[in-house]
Amino acid sequence: MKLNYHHLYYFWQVAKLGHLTRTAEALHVSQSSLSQQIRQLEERLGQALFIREGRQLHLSEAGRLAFDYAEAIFTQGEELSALFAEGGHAHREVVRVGAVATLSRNFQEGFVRPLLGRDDLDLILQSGGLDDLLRRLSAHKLDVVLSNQPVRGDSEHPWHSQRLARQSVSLIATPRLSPPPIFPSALNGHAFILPGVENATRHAFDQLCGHHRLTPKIAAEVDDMAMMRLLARDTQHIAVMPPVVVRDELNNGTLKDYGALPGVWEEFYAITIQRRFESPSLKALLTRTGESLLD
Amino acid sequence: MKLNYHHLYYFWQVAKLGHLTRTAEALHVSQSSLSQQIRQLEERLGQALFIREGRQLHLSEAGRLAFDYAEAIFTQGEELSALFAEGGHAHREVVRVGAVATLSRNFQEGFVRPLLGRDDLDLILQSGGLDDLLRRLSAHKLDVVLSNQPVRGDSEHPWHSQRLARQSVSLIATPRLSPPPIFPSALNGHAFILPGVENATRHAFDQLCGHHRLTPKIAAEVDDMAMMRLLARDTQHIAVMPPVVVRDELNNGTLKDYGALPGVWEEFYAITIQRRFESPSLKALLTRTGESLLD
DNA sequence: TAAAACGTTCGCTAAAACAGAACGAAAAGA
DNA sequence: TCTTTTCGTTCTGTTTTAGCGAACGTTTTA
Repeated sequence: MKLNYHHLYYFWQVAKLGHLTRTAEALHVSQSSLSQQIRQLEERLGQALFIREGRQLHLSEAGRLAFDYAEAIFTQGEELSALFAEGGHAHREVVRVGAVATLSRNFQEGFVRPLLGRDDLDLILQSGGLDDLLRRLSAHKLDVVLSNQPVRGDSEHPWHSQRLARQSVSLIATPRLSPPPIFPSALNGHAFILPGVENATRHAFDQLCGHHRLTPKIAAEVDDMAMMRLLARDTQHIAVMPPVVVRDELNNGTLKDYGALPGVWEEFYAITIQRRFESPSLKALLTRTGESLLD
Repeated sequence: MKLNYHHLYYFWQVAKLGHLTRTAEALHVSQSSLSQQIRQLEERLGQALFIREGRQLHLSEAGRLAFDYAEAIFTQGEELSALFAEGGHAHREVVRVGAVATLSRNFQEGFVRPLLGRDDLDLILQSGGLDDLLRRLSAHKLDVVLSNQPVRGDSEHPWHSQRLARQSVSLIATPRLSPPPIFPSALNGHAFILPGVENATRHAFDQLCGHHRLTPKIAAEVDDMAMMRLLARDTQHIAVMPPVVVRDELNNGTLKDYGALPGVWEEFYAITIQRRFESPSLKALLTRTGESLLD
């Protein structure tokens, strides 16, 4: 039982205008042709899409359902047509990267760096929440999503998570702290700036604390790494974060790295949907892993 | 220049499998037919979708673009087919309501109340952020979105906002407060629980304060009305909220209404997209306004 | 009550989708 | 290296589908 998109298109048009005759005029076909093909669609679907009342057409409940789908289907089709119509020119290669908004900017930049110099392709970089980005990935509005946590795919959402890199997470604070906070003793008595509970790094940190029976005071929970950087710089609290984020401050002495936490990592994942024809540029991006992405 | 969805379908299938012959077998058509129709599609679009290298097919950049759209289009088409295939039975009426998560539960319930008793239709009620809900509305996954602020539509997103109701906003706190906080004098010296800055009510409140040159202390900013109710009950601060939210507490004396704020309203909007055939049940919902929605 | 408007049905024609054979080029196998 | 197989393209004739116009039956309008 295959759907006839030609019939569905006519149905859509008639449902939009509400009149068979006017639609026939608009489409430059006879109304008999429209009538017949809509009837064929109804026969194939096994249900009436229109309720005929006298000489007017009303959408049935099934028709309303079909119309919603048709609308979604054909608006996208017209979008596609428009893309090809406007630019008669050849299409440039496009790589569309979604990045979870809280992800390290350094990492994002490191990931797309090989594409920055190239003027034979367009790079689109979008930020957002993970859910939102995954939805766009499924709708083929994105080619890859960068996240700090892996995502389990299923048959309906065939996502594939690949770990690109991971980096240590340190205790970072002003250099004037004395005595210097050394793990694990430092974790009692100081107040900390931590990633939010949603964050996988935070989870690892909490586990570490649990293991050593430590209950650190929490000064702030921050999702955004750029925000955390500012707080680390402008308060006296100890931030738990990857050193890379505050590389500049570490270099110029504004902040000090008091050492990495064992077993706590900030991880970076690329989430894609498997497809037969991958963009060659994207494929090249995904085969790189490790240090080159982080510096 | 109209898109031929039949051709696009064949292209999509071939692009998915990567081989013309195998696709022809799978679809039970000759490969010559496939080949011809894909070529016709390419001619109409004005660009090659496949790059022929020897005897294999690779997607061109334009092909990749077209494939993304085709995937979105035909997965929805198959969804539609499946809906009609599984339930050969007649489709029940469905009303799908999206409500901004922070909206008063009372109002949400008041809105859908006429549908609750009816067993001839299915009611789907989804919560979420406004952006997310609007996206679903545009994709015809929702029939109406309830929001506390209107949305301006444009040609691309033909949203239509209709105000359903509005209610006064009061100062609400524990009854043991003395002296009782009377507007406007009360606004200095007390700490307040306020709606978040995104909220239109908060905006009106801030304007009111600005007009009287008042700068109230803020104890908490809360987006969720249910949350605000809890805070009002469990703290000594004054909450700025519609009395309806805490009706039970007002009745049993746990909280007291210290009077409405002039010109500050909590408003409720229904956002729809204009369509020719509206669900009769939905239409009935939208013609009701005012008090009946709020009690 | 007549006329116009509108959707449906029927028989025919035009256009498309389709199949099969012939062809050529590229892999694969000997 | 020389065959054989595989695979996509092109051409021609056939089948299926879309499309048209006329006749018909309602319903609404005048």
